[in-house]
Formats: sequence, structure tokens, C-alpha cells
Amino acid sequence: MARRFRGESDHKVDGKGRVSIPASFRRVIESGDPDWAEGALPRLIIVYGGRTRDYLEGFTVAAMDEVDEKISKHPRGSAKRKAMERLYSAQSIEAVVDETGRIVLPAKLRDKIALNGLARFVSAGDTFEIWRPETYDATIAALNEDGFDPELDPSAYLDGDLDG
Amino acid sequence: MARRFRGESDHKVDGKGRVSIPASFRRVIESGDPDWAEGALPRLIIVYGGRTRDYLEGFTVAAMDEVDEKISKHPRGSAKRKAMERLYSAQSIEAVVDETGRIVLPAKLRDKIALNGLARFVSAGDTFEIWRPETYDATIAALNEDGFDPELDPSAYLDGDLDG
DNA sequence: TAGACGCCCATGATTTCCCATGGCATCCCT
DNA sequence: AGGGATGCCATGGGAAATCATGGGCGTCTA
Repeated sequence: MARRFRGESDHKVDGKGRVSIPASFRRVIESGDPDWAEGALPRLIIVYGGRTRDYLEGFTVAAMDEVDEKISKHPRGSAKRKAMERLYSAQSIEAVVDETGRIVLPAKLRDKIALNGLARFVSAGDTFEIWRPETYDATIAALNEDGFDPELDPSAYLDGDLDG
Repeated sequence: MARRFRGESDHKVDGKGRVSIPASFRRVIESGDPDWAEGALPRLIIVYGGRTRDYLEGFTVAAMDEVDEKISKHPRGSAKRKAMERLYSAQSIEAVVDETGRIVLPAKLRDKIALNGLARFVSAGDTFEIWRPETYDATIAALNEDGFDPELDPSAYLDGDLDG
């Protein structure tokens, strides 16, 4: 049904690390969890690794299965495969959306992206990202300065070149 | 239910060799033990062999069954089969998770990887690894030096070439 | 008989669970 | 159209269960 995440919104993070998942995201998470059934608690995977990342990445179970599939195609023991296994297996957690629509972000994950009171959920196709709002704004601003015209409508790129 | 291990964390090793298994790992170990039932003590296998390995490898009973299955496909008496049998049969132990969530790592295993006060548990799909934290850090660092760009996000490899 | 090992108890710190409230939409009935 | 009634959504708070860790003793055995 709902296959891709859409939209972005901010949610409060309380002292226990609890955050509401945007309601529209929940539908996607539910349909992406093969074990989920009406009334059950859907699960998702949150990747918190990546030295250069200043956000967390949320995967549906199905999306993470695809990632595992791709990783398994690489030679066992290769450097690239190890790097991917570390990011997606060692530096990730499984989270459960409770009956009130929240998940718990352990302190380790919150510290990684310096989350304090607010978390911004940003959809990214079949995954979504969790940012500290200030960091997100700064990243967008930097993107615009970096030879990017913020006045130009991105739809212009749709049929354009496939370069970086 | 929970089929794969996820996450990494450090736990203290006391004078008796006792270590807490990460709580999230226990669920996987329990569901991977065919003989386990609510209230019983789940078992797991710890492989300590491998001359070149500087970590221990933890298997659920089910995961080790798969390994045994694969080994049995090799010709009885072949060099490869003997090598695998030695690693997975001779150089492994069965451990029991006690009611407080701990296992005992015999001195022999601790010495193998020079464990002293802390043990790092790192998930690796359907198995997990136990490292001396310093060794693990050094290994990761070496991986990056080895013609590897630590600034590059590993997700770039997902759809990349399948070479090393 | 000295460790090594199994078993029991103890405790502070989290983490989970359960219950609660106010804010919005939507739906429906008169 | 007015006014609930209904239901989901976002968020709080306290109680209960779990987690990580430490310590004490018998006992087996090399």
C-alpha cells in the first residue's frame, strides 16, 4: 500500500528518549513489516553509524532486507562488505512503535546527532531521516551555498543530466 | 521473531569471567534455540578457534546447525572438512545464559583475545562477535587505512562494484 | 586444597508498561 | 448549520519489570 515516506515534521523528544513517529510514516512502517498484523506493534530499523553522518536513518523491515540482500552479493570478508556490515548491522538497532505511536531513541543515538528537545523527521523515499533541526537547516543552507541555486526549482533536474 | 543480531555494546568481565549478554541479543539467542521455552536457560555456541582471528564468534543453536549442515556436504575426510570441523566443533564451547543474562567465558577463551576488563559485543547478522575493545578499534582503523576512505559513507558500496 | 565453577541473593539504574490529557479533525444527527 | 460524539494524534507521568553488575558460599576436581 503506502510504499514511500512523504513529508517532514518535528516532534518532541522527552527525557526518556521517546518520540512520536509522524502518523503518516507509521502506515509505511506497518506495511513494510512482513510480520505486522492489525493490532500488532510494527518494527523498524534505525541505523546510527556512519562517521560522516549527522542524522539517523530509519528503514522499514522490508527495506533493510533489501540492503542485506545487496550486502550479501559482495565477497565475504572484503573491506567494502565489512564496512557495510558494520554500518547496517553493528551500528543499527531494531525499534518497536508502541501503541501510542512512539519509539524510544536510546541515549547513544541521541548523542550521536546531538538531539535535545526536538527531532525532525524527513522522508527520503523508502527510508527516512531523523535530524536535529538546527543541523538540518544548516545542512540545507550549506547545500545552497555550494554552487546550488536555491531559487531554481528542483523539478528542472528531473529530466536533466545524471551527474552528481 | 527477532532473527538477526543488531547493535554493539561494551560489558564488564568480572574476575570469574562472567559477562552480561546484551539484552537485545538474548531475544535472538532464545528464539534461535529450538529447545528453549519461556523460563528456561537458552544456550549458544561460542567459537574460539581460528589462528588469525582476534575475536570470539557467537552462534545461536540454529545458526550452528546450518554451519554443521554445510560442513556435512563436504567429503568426509577432506582437508577442508577437517579444517572446518576443527574450527566449529573442536574449538568451540556451548554456553548457557543464566537467569541474570550472563555467560561465563572460560579463561582459555579470554586469553585467546586478551580480554581483561571489558568485552565488546558486535553484531554480524546471524552471529555476533566478542572483541577486546582496543583490538576492535584498531581493526576498524586499519580497515580505513587499507586504501579505504573513512570519509566515504559505506552506503555508496551498496550499488557499487563487487570487488574487494 | 586452591582455584574454577555453579548457584543464590542484592542493588542502583534504566527501560518498559500502563494510564491520562488536551488538541484537532471528521462524521453524523437533528 | 450547530453541536456534539468519536477517534486519532502528540505528549506527560508514575509504577513495575528488566538490566548490568557485584558479592558470598558451597562443591567439584585437578
